Amino acid sequence: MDADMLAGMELFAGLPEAALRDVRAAARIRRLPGDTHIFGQGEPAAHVHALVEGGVRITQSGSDGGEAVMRFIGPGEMFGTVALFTDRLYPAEAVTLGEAVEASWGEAALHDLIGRHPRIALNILGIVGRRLAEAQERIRELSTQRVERRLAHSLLRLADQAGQGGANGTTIRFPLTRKDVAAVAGTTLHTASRVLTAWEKAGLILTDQRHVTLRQPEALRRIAEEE
Amino acid sequence: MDADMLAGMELFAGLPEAALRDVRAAARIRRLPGDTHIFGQGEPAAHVHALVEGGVRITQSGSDGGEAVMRFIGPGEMFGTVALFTDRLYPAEAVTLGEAVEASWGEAALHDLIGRHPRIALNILGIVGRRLAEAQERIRELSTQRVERRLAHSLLRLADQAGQGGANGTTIRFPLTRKDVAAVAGTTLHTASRVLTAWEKAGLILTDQRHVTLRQPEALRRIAEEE
DNA sequence: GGTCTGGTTTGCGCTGGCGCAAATCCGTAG
DNA sequence: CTACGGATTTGCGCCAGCGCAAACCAGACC
Repeated sequence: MDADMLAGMELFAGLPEAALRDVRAAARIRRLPGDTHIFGQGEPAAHVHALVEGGVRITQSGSDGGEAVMRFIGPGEMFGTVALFTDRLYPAEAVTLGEAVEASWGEAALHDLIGRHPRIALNILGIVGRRLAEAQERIRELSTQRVERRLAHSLLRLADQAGQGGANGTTIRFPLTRKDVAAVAGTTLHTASRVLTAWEKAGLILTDQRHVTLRQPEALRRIAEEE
Repeated sequence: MDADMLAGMELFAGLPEAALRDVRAAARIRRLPGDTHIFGQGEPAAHVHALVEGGVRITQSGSDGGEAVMRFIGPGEMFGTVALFTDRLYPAEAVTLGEAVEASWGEAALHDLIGRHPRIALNILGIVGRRLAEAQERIRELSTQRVERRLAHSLLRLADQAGQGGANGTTIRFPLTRKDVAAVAGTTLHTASRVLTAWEKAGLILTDQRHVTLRQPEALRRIAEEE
């Protein structure tokens, strides 16, 4: 099962079977309870991580209290990788949302793997590039759009990234508090709560035990795109 | 002169002399007048670019009118690179600020170079990683800080990136309109104008022919950091 | 059952900064 | 010199959404 998982990850896409054996051999797999602190902002980076199951929240906080969610990691995604190629300090904090299964590789092992399979470096470059593009899109949204649109966009992005199709719509696969949603859309807990509750009453979404389901994605898309 | 320049760029850092010869041989160097459109958002990416002299503004615009400046490129920096490793479409638009000298490499040439000198891929990864970290910092700022602080931060970042030390302080090496400053700090032309004018009257900064000089960086830093 | 903790909802007042509009300044072209 | 266009400054009114505060709800623990 992890065997398939690893082979399916973008990080190791296009590698021959022999290489995947190397990868599997070097991996450490761990099952983590909810709210586990995987690494903290500013700590020296010694591993690269990938998520097999569950969800992880990546948060950055400033010297003042300000916190923002940089990203939620879903199954199959890597995280904590960039640090190994820059100043070797994690730029943000990673915490599990609910129970999760994580794979990780030591720095030496990773560089060894890259040395033998340069394709991995290109894969990472593709992933990081896409995340940069996404970050820039968020910057534009934060600069020019108002809260409702940003919230709608955030939900759609999450559904797109970690959505589980179901009878009543798409459910986001990991639990999210209102605070989480607020921090990813760049607003306050209170405003996020107001808007989401309104949407819930209107039947656009549904939240059950921290789990958000988009019942009318088209309506949300309309809000997100609307002039 | 370009010879030294290329060797000094982070993109080609750590390469042996022989490799630099390859790089130089494959480069196309162009002198561009001000306001030249180098590439547009959504266009297929065929080259990777680096700036030898002058400044370039990278702007992203949404389907609505919203525009935000993603970055200013100073001498020695590369740009338009990420596209070649993701969907092969430029995610933003690049325009020269004032006259500039640009070097570029075709896609085939770049991949060829990387094949022969894998170190280049790692260099790119470092650069892109750092930009991602910077983008995330901006996201946090936009989410949690108010306009004054963001403006101060933006100026400091620019000075840090493309500052020219002088008698009266640090001057940013390329011309910036109020609109540019507004778009990089995520506010409107009007608000940016008000704040900058106030700072100018207070002697914190000085603008002459679109060129901004920080006369009291410490004061700005205090504004940027202040509780 | 009672209590405690963490999340959520909701009301209310205040304000940062946006939007509109007008005036001004400056560089360039005629 | 004059006219014109782009950039900048500035005044004014308004409102989205933040901040504070209080109430509410649900699950966990005793």
